[in-house]
Amino acid sequence: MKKALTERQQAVLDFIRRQVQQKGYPPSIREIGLEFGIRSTNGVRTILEALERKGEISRAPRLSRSIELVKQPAAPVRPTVTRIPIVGRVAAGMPLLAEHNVDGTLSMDRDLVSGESTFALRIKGDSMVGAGIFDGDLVFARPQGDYRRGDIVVAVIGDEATVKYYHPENGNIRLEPANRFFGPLVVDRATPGFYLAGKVVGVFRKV
Amino acid sequence: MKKALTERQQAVLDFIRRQVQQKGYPPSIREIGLEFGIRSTNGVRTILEALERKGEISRAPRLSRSIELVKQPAAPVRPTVTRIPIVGRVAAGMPLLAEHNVDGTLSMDRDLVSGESTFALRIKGDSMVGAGIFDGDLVFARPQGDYRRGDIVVAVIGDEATVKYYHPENGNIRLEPANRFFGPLVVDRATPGFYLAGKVVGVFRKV
DNA sequence: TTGCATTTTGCCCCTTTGTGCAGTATAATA
DNA sequence: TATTATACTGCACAAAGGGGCAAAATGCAA
Repeated sequence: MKKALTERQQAVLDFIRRQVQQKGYPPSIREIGLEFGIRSTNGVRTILEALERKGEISRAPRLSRSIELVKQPAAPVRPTVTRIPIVGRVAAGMPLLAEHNVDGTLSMDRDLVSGESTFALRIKGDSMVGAGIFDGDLVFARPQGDYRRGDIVVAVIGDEATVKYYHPENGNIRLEPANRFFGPLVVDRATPGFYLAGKVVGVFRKV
Repeated sequence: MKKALTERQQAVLDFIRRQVQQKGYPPSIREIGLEFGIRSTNGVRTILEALERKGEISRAPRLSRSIELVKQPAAPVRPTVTRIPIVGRVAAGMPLLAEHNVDGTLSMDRDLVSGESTFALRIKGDSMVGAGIFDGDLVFARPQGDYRRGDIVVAVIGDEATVKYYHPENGNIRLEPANRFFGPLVVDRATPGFYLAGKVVGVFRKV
């Protein structure tokens, strides 16, 4: 599908690109002619028509300077990175990711934390050291449709966010720490102000 | 120096920006008029003159569509991200970061792994679980001038890279695991093919 | 050689577009 | 109150710019 351009056509295309880049608007037919020493507007027009045929540009008839570059020079490579909000405090009753709660954002490689609504949370305390999650670590979590027994989850109770193992048991939820010095926390599923904010999908620690 | 724009001026400026973005060329005076329901070209002209006076645009007299946006809309924010090479295999005798050894790159936020020559390494084995570094984790390490007792380091011995605690002891180096089921590894500093590749500065784990 | 695409000249026409001039209205400011 | 910046209407004009037609030179492939 990609028809080869003649030298002339390529040169003209390059010139148009440069002009758009530099000035912010495309050259007129006569300006192109001037640049290349083409005395007739029709000389330029045949070239532009060829470029249009070959899909390099598109033009609006009778409109001055209406050359559009179809193939952009450097397609801004789609970022391999997502911005992830860091949840700071947790205001009771407000959605976790309300602007009020967000402490900043972080860029993370999509290969490490895939998914859209991932957020980050800084760990306070040692209750999960057994799972390799230490005080001060940054955990990445993502809201889930269903949580499974044994998942490490971010649970919000009032204005407190806590990271624990998830163990549902008839109506209640047991939040189990990974540290034998801590005891489990059992919460009624219907406790006002309680909800599961996400499943932990990653941990980062500065050493 | 930054003169405030009126609502009207701001709207026109936004429209011009949008047009340039979408079509690749600025609108003509009459097109602007059409967009805003201004029947007279002079209505638009006064606005453009104001914008030019306030330094938002610049125009070439008598040239059609010659509006240049002086202040570019979104200065491409300097990236908050570094590319970090992931060291795969370790070829004995070759520099760790030789292309041959590199398995790909990863984008990481500078806030998490500062510094230039940081590299990443995937952990094999459980010898450092006590330090919260598990099999399959990604560790980030940075070459250091001096290593200190107790640092977690990446040591290369021949074609083997290993992550351990660093304990220098009279001429030798003791590489201490963080797992009581493993024993320490004592290496003569001068062993051929042995060197310290870096100090671990971060750990990432997919959960 | 013939045929075809490309590139170019030259001329003319007409639309698009920027500009000039004369005025009106409004709000903010001195 | 007078002044100034802003935001228009309406009209006319000339330059800029796009398009059409006829014709020719060049290079390449069949």
